[in-house]
Amino acid sequence: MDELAKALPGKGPTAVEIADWIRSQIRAARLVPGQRLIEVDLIRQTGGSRFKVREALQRLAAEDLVEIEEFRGASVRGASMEEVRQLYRARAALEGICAGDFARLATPEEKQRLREIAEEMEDCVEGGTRERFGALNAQWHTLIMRVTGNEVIETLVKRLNTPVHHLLFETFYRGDRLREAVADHRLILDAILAGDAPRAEAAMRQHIENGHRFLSSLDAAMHPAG
Amino acid sequence: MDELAKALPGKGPTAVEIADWIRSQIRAARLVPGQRLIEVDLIRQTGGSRFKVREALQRLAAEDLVEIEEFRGASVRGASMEEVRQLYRARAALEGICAGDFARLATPEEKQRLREIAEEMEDCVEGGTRERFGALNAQWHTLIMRVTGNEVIETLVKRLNTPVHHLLFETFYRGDRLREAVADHRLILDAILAGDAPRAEAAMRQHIENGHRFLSSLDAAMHPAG
DNA sequence: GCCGACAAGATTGTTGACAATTTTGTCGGC
DNA sequence: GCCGACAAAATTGTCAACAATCTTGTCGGC
Repeated sequence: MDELAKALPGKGPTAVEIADWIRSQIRAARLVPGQRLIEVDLIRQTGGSRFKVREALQRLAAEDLVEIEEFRGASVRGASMEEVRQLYRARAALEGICAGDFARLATPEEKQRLREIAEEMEDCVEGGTRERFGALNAQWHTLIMRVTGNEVIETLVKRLNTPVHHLLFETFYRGDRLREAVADHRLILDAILAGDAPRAEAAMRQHIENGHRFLSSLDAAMHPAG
Repeated sequence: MDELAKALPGKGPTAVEIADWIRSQIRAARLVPGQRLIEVDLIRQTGGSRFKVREALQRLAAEDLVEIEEFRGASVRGASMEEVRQLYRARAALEGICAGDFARLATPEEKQRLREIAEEMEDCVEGGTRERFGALNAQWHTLIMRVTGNEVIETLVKRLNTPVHHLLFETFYRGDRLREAVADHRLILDAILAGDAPRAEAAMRQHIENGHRFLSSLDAAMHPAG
């Protein structure tokens, strides 16, 4: 069904491909924090050899996405709310500086493209699906990071996002939060179109802080006494 | 000599320990970019089994510190000047935000500690060794990142620094650059003591940009024709 | 002397089997 | 019914041997 059925004739999937597959499963919340990753199951699901599966798990452990305990194997590592706070703070710093660079350096065509995506997202608030909104949102943030050609930051942000990605689709993209995000985007876009780098940076940071605050409030609602 | 002679009785070093050892060798420039990491040599030097050595290499590959090619094994990955630029840009964003947080949130005692380290560094410019200066510099930057308890950022910055760490000791901590760094630190400290978060952040970014500029000029001098 | 083909050696990739440990299931005592 | 001890199963850790590939050295032709 959802196996990584590599149609490649002779060879099975490589360790990197297996790691990507596991990562995607985590992002899609088909693997949840705390869940143990049994090697045999992964071998069946991916078609890789045990050796490659173990290599893949080592890579994911280096990313702090899974935890490996002696004789207990790998399990999906969940981020505490404190860690989520730190993740978002780092994202605010990184994406903030990119937003400033974008305002300073982007061509008119790139700015126009950013506006187009933003407008499509606005339409999406009422009529569209959450999946569509999420995809557009990812495009929007990625475009801003790409303009200065900084793949390092892009990679870091993607990695920072992985542990909370499933939360976004489960709880994030709904109701008022969508409208709030769209409003944030408009503020950022205005600053960018005006070529005002500091304001663009501040608005981006605020946007990401808002996202974190929303997530925190949801968590507080779910664990009221704890 | 410099082997990882684990005195632990029965067990050899774990994969994480081997990875740490290799990382330290890279930081100390005993392993240089492009150099191939032969498994047998690593086994001899670390005392680990081949299996664990391979696990360690996978972890380092996940960190983008080494490159693994099919049937050619692992080799130390060197960062291009373009990548170094991106690394420093990311550092500027992350450490900048920490400097601002420090100015806002640090206790008087922590600020005092920061001043003490800065003063010791100033003494070190004339009389001290480069090693001492480097150690103090690391303490100084770490202290600023630690105050908000953001281990995520601290880990990221450390990782970003690894590929250029050896350059610092070979070329960086000498002559005018030391004086320049000390002057930068003073500007940052002044802003922090004044509780001026935006100025502290801007000064920190400038400090890191200066470091990058110096590194670039050295590189340009070494590769004049390009 | 230079160049390509070939062989020998070195190095990495893969597999399977076995050991160590944890987890699960069962049974008897209370 | 609950709890501990014990055994069986499941799972992971480790190792050694072999296969696949790359690298190096050598030889012959020109």
